[in-house]
Amino acid sequence: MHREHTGRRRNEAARQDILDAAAALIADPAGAAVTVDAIAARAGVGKQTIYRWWPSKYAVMLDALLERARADVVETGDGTLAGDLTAFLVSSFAGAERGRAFLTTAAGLAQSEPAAREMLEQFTRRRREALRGLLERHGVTDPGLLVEQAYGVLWYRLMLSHEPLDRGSAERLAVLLTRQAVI
Amino acid sequence: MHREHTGRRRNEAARQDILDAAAALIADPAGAAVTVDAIAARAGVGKQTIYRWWPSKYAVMLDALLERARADVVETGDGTLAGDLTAFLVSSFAGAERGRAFLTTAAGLAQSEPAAREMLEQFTRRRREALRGLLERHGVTDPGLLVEQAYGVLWYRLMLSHEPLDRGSAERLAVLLTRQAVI
Amino acid sequence: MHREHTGRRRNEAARQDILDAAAALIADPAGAAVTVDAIAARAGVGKQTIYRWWPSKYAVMLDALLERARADVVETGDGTLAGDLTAFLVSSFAGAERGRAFLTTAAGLAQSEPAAREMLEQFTRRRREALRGLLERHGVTDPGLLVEQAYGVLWYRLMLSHEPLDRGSAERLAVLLTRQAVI
Amino acid sequence: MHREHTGRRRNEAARQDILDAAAALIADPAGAAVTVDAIAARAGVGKQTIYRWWPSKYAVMLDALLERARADVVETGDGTLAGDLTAFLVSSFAGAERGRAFLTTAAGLAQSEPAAREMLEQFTRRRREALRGLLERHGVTDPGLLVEQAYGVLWYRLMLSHEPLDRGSAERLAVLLTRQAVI
DNA sequence: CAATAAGCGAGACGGTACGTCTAGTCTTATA
DNA sequence: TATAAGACTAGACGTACCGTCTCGCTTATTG
Repeated sequence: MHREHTGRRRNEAARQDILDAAAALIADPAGAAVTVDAIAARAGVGKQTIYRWWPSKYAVMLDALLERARADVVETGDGTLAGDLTAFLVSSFAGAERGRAFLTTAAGLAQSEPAAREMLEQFTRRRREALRGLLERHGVTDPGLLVEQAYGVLWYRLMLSHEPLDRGSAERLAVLLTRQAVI
Repeated sequence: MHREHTGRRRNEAARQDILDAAAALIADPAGAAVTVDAIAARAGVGKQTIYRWWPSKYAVMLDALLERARADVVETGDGTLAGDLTAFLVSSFAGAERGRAFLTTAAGLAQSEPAAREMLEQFTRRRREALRGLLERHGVTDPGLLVEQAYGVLWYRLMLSHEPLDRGSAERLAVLLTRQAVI
Repeated sequence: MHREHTGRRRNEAARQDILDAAAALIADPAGAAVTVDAIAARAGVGKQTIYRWWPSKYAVMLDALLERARADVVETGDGTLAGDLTAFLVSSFAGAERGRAFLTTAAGLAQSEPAAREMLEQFTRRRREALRGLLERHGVTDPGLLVEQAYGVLWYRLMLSHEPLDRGSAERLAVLLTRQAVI
Repeated sequence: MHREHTGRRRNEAARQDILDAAAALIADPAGAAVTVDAIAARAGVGKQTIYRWWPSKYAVMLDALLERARADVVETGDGTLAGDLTAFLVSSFAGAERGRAFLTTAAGLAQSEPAAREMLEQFTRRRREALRGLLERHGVTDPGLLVEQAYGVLWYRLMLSHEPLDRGSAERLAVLLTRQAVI
């Protein structure tokens, strides 16, 4: 690993290396411990460089986490409620499945770290609003609980039952929610 | 603090003291650190007595947590699907709201601690089976996703949106899920 | 391992098993830790049976140690000073070499345990007196330092230089001490 | 207690503070337990700093011990064998008498702790070599057993007979050993 | 012969220390 | 002046061991 020094300006490459290292450790299938020393070593960076720019280990982890989860998943279907909802859920489930390690780690942190909680709340609120917008465009009245049902299943599987977020489940859920919706 | 020795049998009083101490520290408003030494000291117990019966600090915490949440919530309603489901959800929401701090702490732990994960999974599985049993008794076919939606909303509010688990929401959710049900 | 109960009288077989187990652990070439649990397990005895009869682990060890080292080593030679001294030292060296593990353990304990110190002092005093008697029988005047030189070499090799206590050294030492002796 | 940080180089002041703290605890007349936590606390040091540089508690204790006994005792006499040997032994006996508590503690440890044994062996070997050098400079052939007798008497009195290491004994021992010597 | 007394094997317990691990701070030397 | 390196303080973790305690059993002794 080689990286040019940048003298007295913040070294952007080092910042990226740190986030990459943190992300790699979080997603490590062997379950490597996410320690500051490990992040620093993997990034080829001194610990001080981490603490110069982030206030704590959790801040680094969250930063890495959110960077990964930012990819927006909204897809559109055939223009019917059932079709659009199915497309949305299928793509959401697939994205969550891909980012499983990141999302569960972030949500775990958020239960004890106020900073993490706030960032995650903002992240999930944006997602809820996307789904709520979709439902309202189709004329669904009072879509609040419906949104919670959809994301509830998604997160419940991520964090508690650890069941897979497969395409079939997304499609069946879309059917049920469509049946329930009042237009 | 005095406690009778029980010789070569496990000392049930010590077990209870340990769980009480752990719960007290977790719920401590002053934010005392939940350390094994602190639990042992508060329970008047040697550390080894903790590690003899639990594999890690997190196992103790979860055990304490779940004991608090164990108050079983299965209430029955008027014998109709809508009535029984409403009664179940209202009581579940109320219980979860009361044990909010415990449940979120437990679920947070479970995201990083395998031991905690396993115990929580067992806990939630029992709850799911209770609800699934209720639905099956009313002839609902394929109740899996209904169960996940119910608990999904509950945990989503606990951990991510932090909205209250009030009676009104439980009642409205029961109505919606009844509408989804295929008999 | 089976051993008859003896009812309300002390079980002599258990006492012996305990001392044997302690001795075996002390002499273990693999360097097994001499713990009370290990002694009890190896003797097939409850820990309480040990503590009923000895006040501490060190008391047990010392008891086992002294039992082993009691074999008296005084041999006689051809009746000349040189011959008798040689015989005495050769047999002393051989005995110390055989009981090396016991003697060093006992002397190590004695540096910190007053009880061990006292017992060892008594043990070594008897040995010194045996050698002093031999020398006096041969008309050596003022044999005090000579005795210390002989046992000094023996214990120095046991505890500090860890050199072997071989027959050749004993013989050469006897020659030197004879040369030095004033009759 | 204040101590400058030294960045990425070993902090020599911390090393000295640790050895001082260990020595103080060993010599404590109140019989304070020599624990690593106590050493660390008294030295104002984290435990890790101790374990970074010494493999075990006993290594620290021995290091502290030997540092105290390192005052080199080689004195020269009048240039004759008898004179130089007398000077050497008198000064060695006096030093050993002063460091009695340290030396017996160290030797006691060394009987059960391999790390301690190794360091003490190195320490005593250096002493033996000093005396052997002195004897060889005076043309003594095969001085091995003479050296062992000298240090044998010294340690025997320290550890087993607990007799004083007075000047008179040193002088008489020098005479006897001179008488033994073959030139 | 029943009742009692004590020794025994087992093993949980309170306590204390060990040696390891990690977070976050600090200093040096380099670029 | 930012950085890599890595030593440092602080303190929790999980393990090992000591000496105490109780249980349930067995065998002698006593009444």
